Amino acid sequence: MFKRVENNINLAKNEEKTSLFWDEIDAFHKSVENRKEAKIFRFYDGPPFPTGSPHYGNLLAGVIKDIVPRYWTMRGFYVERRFGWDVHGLPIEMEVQKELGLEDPQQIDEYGIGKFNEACRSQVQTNTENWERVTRKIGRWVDFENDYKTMDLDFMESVWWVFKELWKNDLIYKDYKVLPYSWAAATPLSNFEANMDYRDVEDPSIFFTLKARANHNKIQKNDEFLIWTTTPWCIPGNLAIAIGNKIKYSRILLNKKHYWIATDRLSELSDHDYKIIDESIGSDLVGGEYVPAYDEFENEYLNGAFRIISSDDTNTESGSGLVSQAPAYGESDFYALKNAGIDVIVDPVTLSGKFDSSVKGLEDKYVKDADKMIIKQLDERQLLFSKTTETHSYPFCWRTGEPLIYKAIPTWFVSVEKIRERMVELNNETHWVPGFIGEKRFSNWLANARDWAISRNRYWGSCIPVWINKNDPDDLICLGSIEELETLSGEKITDLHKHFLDDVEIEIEGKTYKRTPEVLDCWFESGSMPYGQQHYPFENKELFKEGFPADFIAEGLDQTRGWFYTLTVLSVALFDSVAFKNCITTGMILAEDGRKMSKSLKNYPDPEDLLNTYGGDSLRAYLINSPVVRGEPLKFSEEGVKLVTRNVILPLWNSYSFFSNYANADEITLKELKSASPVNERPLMDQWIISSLQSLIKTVNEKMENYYLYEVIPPLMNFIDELTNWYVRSNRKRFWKEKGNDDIDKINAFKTLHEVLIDFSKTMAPVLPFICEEIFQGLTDNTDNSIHFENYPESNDELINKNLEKEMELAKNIIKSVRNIRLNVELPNKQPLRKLIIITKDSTKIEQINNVKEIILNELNIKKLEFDSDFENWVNYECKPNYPTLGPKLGNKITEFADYLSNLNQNDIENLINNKYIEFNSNKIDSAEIDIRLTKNEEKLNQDIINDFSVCLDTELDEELKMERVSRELVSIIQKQRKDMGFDITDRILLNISTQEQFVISSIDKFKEYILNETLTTEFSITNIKGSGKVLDYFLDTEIKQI
RNA sequence: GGGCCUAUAGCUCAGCCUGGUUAGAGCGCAUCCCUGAUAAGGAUGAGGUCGUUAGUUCAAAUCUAACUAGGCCCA
Repeated sequence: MFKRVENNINLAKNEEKTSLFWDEIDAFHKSVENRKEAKIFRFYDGPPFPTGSPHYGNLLAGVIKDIVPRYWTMRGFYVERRFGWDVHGLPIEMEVQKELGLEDPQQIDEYGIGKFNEACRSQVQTNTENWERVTRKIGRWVDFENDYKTMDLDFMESVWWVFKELWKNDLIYKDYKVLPYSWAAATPLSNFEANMDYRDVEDPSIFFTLKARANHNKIQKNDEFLIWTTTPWCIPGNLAIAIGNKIKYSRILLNKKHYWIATDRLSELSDHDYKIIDESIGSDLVGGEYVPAYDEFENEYLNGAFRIISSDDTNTESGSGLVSQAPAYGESDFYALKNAGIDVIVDPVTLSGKFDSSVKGLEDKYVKDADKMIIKQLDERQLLFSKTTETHSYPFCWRTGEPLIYKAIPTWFVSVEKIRERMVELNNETHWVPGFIGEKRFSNWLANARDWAISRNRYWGSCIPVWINKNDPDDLICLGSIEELETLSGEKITDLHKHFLDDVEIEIEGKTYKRTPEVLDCWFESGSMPYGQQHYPFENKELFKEGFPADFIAEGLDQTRGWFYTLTVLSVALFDSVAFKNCITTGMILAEDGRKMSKSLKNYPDPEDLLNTYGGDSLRAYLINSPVVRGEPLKFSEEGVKLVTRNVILPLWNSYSFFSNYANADEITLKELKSASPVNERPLMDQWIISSLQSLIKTVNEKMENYYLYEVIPPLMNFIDELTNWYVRSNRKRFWKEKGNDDIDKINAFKTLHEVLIDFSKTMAPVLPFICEEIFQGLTDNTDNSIHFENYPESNDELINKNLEKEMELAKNIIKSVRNIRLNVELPNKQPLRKLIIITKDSTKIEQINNVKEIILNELNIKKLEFDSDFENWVNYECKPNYPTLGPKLGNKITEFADYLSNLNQNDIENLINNKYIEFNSNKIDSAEIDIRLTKNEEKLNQDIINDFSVCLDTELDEELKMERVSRELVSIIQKQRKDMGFDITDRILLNISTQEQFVISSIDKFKEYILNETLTTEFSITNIKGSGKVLDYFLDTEIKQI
């Protein structure tokens, strides 16, 4: 016996029940372990930061990372799914800082790095709980116990190994990097942080001059270079002047002095009386030498400083076209000097933002306060040309509220530029979905990759495993394992976090080494995850090799510069290999209003609330059917989730509950279903739905194998529509039949629906894991076997009957068209009609239609079907060239030919059809290359054209038809009554009809058996009183009672 | 400033790769039908200068270029 289920379903509650069932039988682990001996399909989980609760973007990634592994598991692969956590880095540190009330690194130092880091560690644990709960609700199967965290000792040791491999390959170096720097917090900030607080401020805006040291091309000794700046405090760090190679410069005479300025910027001098003496292109100025404003670093002249260099960043939109270059305080300055081959940097500013003692008179001054002093000093040295102030937008430290400066910070780099060509090359081996992400976006990103700054001056992270000789900063030792450190330091190492390592010193040959203080960028760890999660190469060497590169990963578009990139850099550098073979990239999920989802705006529904209303399956289906799986943005809409529920989940459920209700009512058993006929002996409808399902399975496998998830839902929806609105609806009577009357037909119907529901559930199980499981459980008699242990269906070509699918399509078209005619002639489907005429000459079509004749007649409530081949009585022809095939052949003659065709008369066309060709400009044109269309030859309401044939409905009514109509109306109202009164579908009833209408009485007399059968009436009577209700134009009442 | 993506019905999107003369679907709206599986289902209708401009072509939503607007990422 089958479990009887309600048609009303509380999706979230049912899903929770299914989850409990999975817990009970340990379904997830078993589904994986069942395939232990099978071939490995390696999936890498991209590690999220466990801050707060997961948002829709995380859920989406989770859904995709569930669907694909479930699919490949069912396809017979061993698919390990370990959850990954990216637990290091700024987000966690910030959360903890906030909680502990620590504002900046100094306060962290005072609080104690050890205590701080331990606080970070426990914060991670708290946050992961939310994730587990929501992950369960979306039905993602992933291993939280055997997870990996980037703070695990094993993981961190592998990170060291990765670092050392790079080191050995000469891909690690140390250099300065100009970063946004908060002197108040004594820490560099990320660009992201620097963007958080821009304010409009008033700063000095000055023009100052630097004197030429010697003649150079058109430059004369003592000429003055006119330079504009809004940050005078950078002038002591000045080491060069940048010009634009292609910019034109003028040498002018003003107040008896000679100045250089960009010709386009002469407008700056409109208040002055000047004369242009000479002109030069920028490139000819390059190499010119000048006397610095401050002589403290004059020695650097010997190292190439105080020259004019060129920079692409120079423009003539403001200033003078000559730009002061202080490499310690500007990123573009830094690179401009590098490109000019000047490897010099001076930085008289301390980490607290004050000048050190190297610049006379500025000692201990905050840089911003020093501005005034510097302007005064320039004036004294006769280098100040003019001064005003200017309001502009300037970044501030979001925590301390003090202005940021840019400052060169010693930083560790990976030489990505050395391997970028190889990365681009290898990237072609990865299959990207959608393709443009990999072929365009990611490929471009790789081609323009810059060396990667991997160190952070922070606390909670993996440590850079480099120890520095206390007496010789160039003497470095890189370690790659705990063992190495233990051997060299003689200490037992149990943890690799900063607070455990900072005091661990190494002594070799009397030299003492101390660790460099920086930690690694947490992105470095994300890219190390293939090795870290396996503790490679310290353990699992074989396991790792079997599963590298990954078969599949999935993340959002933003990871092109994040995880996708870091994985690629490290795998190419270490193994000369891609890190993943298939990658699904998702777009951004926006709020319904098209803006970013924002907690403060509350412009999106809470994910957990939504899951509690519609369930995980609905959300899954909605997400993977959306543009987001094609890498485009999705405007998330709750209404959309509701629609998917309505169009996919509920109809599927209803088909199942239909089966379960009637199977129950009839006490059908699994054993009985075994007595069904072989498929090819079942009714056409059964063969057809099975064929459709097999075709669907074929399509879904193709799409899934290629990771085109977004092409799975549309054919699925189409099938659900065919199943519910076509197969079930038009076969209801077969399920409904009394036992003992054509039992095999009924068993066949049940068997077919049973088979289809099971196979369909298996097909959809990866996408809709909950509802498919429930249906599977309800339809089978096993107790501890999950649908997700099953093998995925593969299409059986023998069951696919394309002809039958075509015939059914034909039937559907005819039915649709005739229903439309009934609407026009106002004869509802309940009114039986004598005949339907099909007008066609095509013998194949006649045969096809004849095959599905019964279906058409039943569905349309028509007694018989006739064919008529006398076209002239019904239709006219119209001809047009078939453009796709004839266009290329006829070229520009096609317009002429179209004219020619439109002027043909009916006889000509008749001949064309019979001859199968036509002459045009001495060309023989095949009739297959001409589109012949039909039109009605007179306007008849009861006729319709369907492509190349026509249908006509006989609308004549006779007494008998009218009586039958009455009987149908009666059945309809009695059924409604049964339902309203809450009778069970199997309840037998007593029926009394009160009426004095003679026509009704005759109708009942004639169709009594039909009426009683349909309504399960076992006792029937007619009472001769006038009814108060009305059916059609007749007064009558029906009264029913349960027996 | 650069790279990539997007622009089609009131709304959400197919179609574009591979050009073909009637541009589709869902929601919403209007009218109607059906209902003993269905928080349903079905039918009909209104609703489009396919972002703009130019080009290629017998033929452009589709290919090319420029532009405009929006998004993501990077400077």
